[in-house]
Parts: sequence; C-alpha cells; structure tokens
Amino acid sequence: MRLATWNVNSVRSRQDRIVDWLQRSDVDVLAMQETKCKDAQFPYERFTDIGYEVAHVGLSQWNGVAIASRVGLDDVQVGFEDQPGFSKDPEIDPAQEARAIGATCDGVRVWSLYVPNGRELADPHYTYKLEWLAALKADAQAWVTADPQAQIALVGDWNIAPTDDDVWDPALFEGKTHTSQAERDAFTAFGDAGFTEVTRQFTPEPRTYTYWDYTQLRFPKKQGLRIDMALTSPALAARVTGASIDREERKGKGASDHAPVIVEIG
DNA sequence: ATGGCTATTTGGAATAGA
Repeated sequence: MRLATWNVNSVRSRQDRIVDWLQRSDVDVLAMQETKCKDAQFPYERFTDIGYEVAHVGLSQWNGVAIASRVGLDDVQVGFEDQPGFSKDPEIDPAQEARAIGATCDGVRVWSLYVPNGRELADPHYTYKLEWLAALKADAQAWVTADPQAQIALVGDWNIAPTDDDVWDPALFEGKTHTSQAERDAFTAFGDAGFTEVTRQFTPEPRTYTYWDYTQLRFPKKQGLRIDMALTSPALAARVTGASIDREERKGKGASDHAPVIVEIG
C-alpha cells in the first residue's frame, strides 16, 4: 500500500492539482489536511470519478481533514475520543474542530491529523495545541494497549519541527511555536506510546523539509520546515519499506505550501 | 530551474496560516 499525507491548503482551489497528482503517483490512500471547506462544499466527485472513496469533516472555512482511499474506507470516525475543543471566546463552550478523521483502509487504521498551530507561545491556542497532542497520545496509547497488533498510522501536519535540523533557521524560531521544548516533548511522547516516526529514516538528510512559507522566496531558497510526518504503531512500523517527500509538487503556480509525504507499506 | 504570499469570507478588510 502507498499511503500519503498532504496539507493541501484548500481542496477546492487545489482540486485539479490533487487529482492530477493522485493519478500519476499511484497512491492508494491520501490523508488531506486543511481542506478549508464544509462537507457540502467538498468536491467528492473529483475523487470518486477516479476510483477513490472519500471521508471528510469540515465545519467552516478553517481546518478540515479528509481521507481518500481506493483500497476501502471503513469505520469512519470523526475526531478521536478525547479530542479537546477550542473557542477563542470564553463565553462560548469549546467545540471540537475538524482536525482529525480516522478510517480503516485495507486493514490499516489511518488518521488524518491537523495539529493546532499554536499561534504564539502566550496564546490560548498554544495551550490548546499541547492539550490536543496529549489527548491524542493518550488515546493512541490506549488503542495499541487494547490491540498490540493494531496497524495504526497517525499521519498529517503535526505543526512541530522535532529537531533543529528540521528548521531552516532555528534562531529565527526562538520564542516561536513549532520548535518549543514543550511541543517537541509532546511529539516525543508518542514514542513512549509505542509509535515510530517512519519517514525520517528514508529521508535522513538534515534540512529536509515538507513546508515552505509562500513569502520571502522560501521555497527556491530552500528555507522550510519538516512538520508533516507519519507515526505508526509497532505492528505497522515493521511493514514500512520506504518513504519520500514529493518536493516537485511544491513547485509552480497554484502549489500548496506543503509537499505530499508518501509512505510505502509492504 | 523555482519566483517575491495565499485562501477564505455573504464581498473586501479581517483572519489564519507557520
């Protein structure tokens, strides 16, 4: 199975590129993040026309996650059990956002995840980000404890650069989100739950990135971040035979600011 | 070997992204 994750930054404005990429990349399951639309606005037919089933959750113009699969799409779950909600208005009860969707594709439990950005270290969104990660880690640990043979893939935009080698200029990110120790600790904690990040071993060069800001010529200057990754349960980690980042897809007019990340599962 | 932000929203400044 070829499993990919891609923050598409609007599925509607990017639909031609996404469908073209799917058709030539031989990907069986694509987890998308930042679809930026409600369910009713999702271009389902573009995917079903080329043989993919789609599960999507989108509640507004923000966030939105989906899974497209041509190898089955069963037991769709919107959000994980203890997924926290967020509201910037303290008068309004926090509501769960469209940041996680799970489905079983050919025996693999795939989760398409869009981890909260955090905005600023002093922003409530940052606290929310850490709570969100801790809750996901706890739930994922419970899934593996309940079934040690479970084949689980947690893929998506983690909005964390796990090491300084994953940031084009670490000094520039001092005091910013994505590189703080608390975020890195929250990411590392998935290792304690038995999960392994499986793309780095196949793309080990320092300064290998998956995201480049649209501004300041960041892409041609090779100034990016590695924030899109795939974590797998022990049983699935043993099946991973390769991974790659499709940098080509960041090029040209109308590209997402993230590149697709592909995982080969034998 | 690419390109100086981009996408969304009851419609055009504001918000979010990272």
